[in-house]
Amino acid sequence: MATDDLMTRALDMLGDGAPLSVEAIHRLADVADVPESMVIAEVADLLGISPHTLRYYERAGLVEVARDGNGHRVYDADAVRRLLFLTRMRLSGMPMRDLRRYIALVDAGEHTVPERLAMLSAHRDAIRRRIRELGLSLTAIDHKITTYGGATAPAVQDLGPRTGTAGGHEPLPRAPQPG
Amino acid sequence: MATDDLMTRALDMLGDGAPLSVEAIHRLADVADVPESMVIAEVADLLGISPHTLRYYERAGLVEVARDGNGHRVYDADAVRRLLFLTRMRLSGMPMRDLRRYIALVDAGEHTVPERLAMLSAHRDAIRRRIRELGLSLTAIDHKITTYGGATAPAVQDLGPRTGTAGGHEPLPRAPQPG
DNA sequence: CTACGGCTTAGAGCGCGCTCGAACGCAAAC
DNA sequence: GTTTGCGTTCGAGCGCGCTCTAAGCCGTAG
Repeated sequence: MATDDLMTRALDMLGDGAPLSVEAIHRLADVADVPESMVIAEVADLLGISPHTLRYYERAGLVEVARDGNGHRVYDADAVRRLLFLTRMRLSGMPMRDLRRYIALVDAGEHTVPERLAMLSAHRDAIRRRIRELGLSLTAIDHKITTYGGATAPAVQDLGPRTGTAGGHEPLPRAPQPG
Repeated sequence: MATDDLMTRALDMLGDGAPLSVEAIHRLADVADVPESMVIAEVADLLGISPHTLRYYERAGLVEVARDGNGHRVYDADAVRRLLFLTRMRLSGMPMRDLRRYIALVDAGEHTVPERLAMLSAHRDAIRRRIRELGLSLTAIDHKITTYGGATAPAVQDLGPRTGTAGGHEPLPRAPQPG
C-alpha cells in the first residue's frame, strides 16, 4: 500500500542534497499528474493515507466527493488537489479543527482570502519554530551519541563527580537513580 | 507558569541566527544550572511541563523521585537531568513506549549501551526525516502564500482552465468544489 | 451459482499523552 | 481556629486522529 506516495517521492528527491527548486516542489506536490477522476484506492495510494482516512476527511466536511452509479466515490481533479493540500497541512502539523476552519473560509468566498493568508502565515511560523526545535534536539542527540562513545565503547571514561564536560548523558549508566 | 523553560530560552538564543555551538546547547540543556534538589513546581517550571505530567512520568516508570517528611517529591539533580533528557526526547517526537524501553536499558546496566546508542541513532534519523518533511511543507506553503498575492490582493489573476503556473492553491477560491 | 474482493454506511473503539477530579494532609497566614 | 495554598494518591476522563466492525451491495472470476 502506498509504495510511492508523494511525500516519500519528494523526500527521495530531496535526499540528493539539492535544495530542490520551489517550482519543482510545486509541480510535484500541487499540480502533480492528477487524472480527471480517481477512485478511492487510487487517491489513498497517491496521498499515502488509507481509504478509511479519506472517508473520515469527507465526513469531517473537508471535501465533497461525487458518487458513480454504484454509489462509489469519484474524486475529480479539484477534490484530489484539495486533499493534496489538506494532507500536506496535516503532515506538517496543522490540526483538523484549523483545516475545517480554513475550508469553511474557502467555501465562503474570495473575501476570506486575507484570513486564509493569515492562517497560512501562522502555520508557516509554527513550522519554522518546530524545525528550530527539532534542530535543537537533533544537535543535543548528536552530541549525546558522540560523547556516549563512537561505537560500542563503554562510553564513560570519566565517571567522577559529574564534571559535566564530556559525560553529558543524564541517565547515568550506573544506577537507575541515586535516589 | 513556565515563563522561561529551557526550550523557550534555547529557541530565543537560536533566534539570533547563529548556529549556536554544540557546547552551548550542551551546557544549556544538559547540565544547566541544576540545583541539588527541587520541588515539583520548580521542576515543572524549568522543563515547561505541568506537575501533572511530572507525576505521570513517574507513574510511567520513567523516573524515581524521593519524598520528604511530608510525602512531597524531592527531585535531586540526577532526576532533573533525566527528566531534562526525557522531555527533550518527547518534544522531538519519541513515543513514551520507546522512552520506557530506553530507561529500562539504562537501569539494566552498561552492557545495554550499544542498544541505547541504536535507539538514539534511530531517533536521530527520525528527527532528520521529520525536519526534511517540514522543510518541504514549509517551501510549499511559502510558495502558496506568495502566489496567493503578497498581502490582501484577491490573489487570483488567472482563473482560466487551471494553467497551474501561478495559482497553485488547490482549494479554488471560487466554489467549494466543482463536483 | 457461488465466492471473492472492494466498495458503501453508521457508528463504535482505540492508542496516545496527558489532564483532571475527588478526597485528603500539612503548613503558614490571617 | 480557620482559611488558603500547595502538595499527595488513585482513578477516571478527554481530545485528537484515526481505525476498525458489521451489515450489506455490486461486478467479476471460476
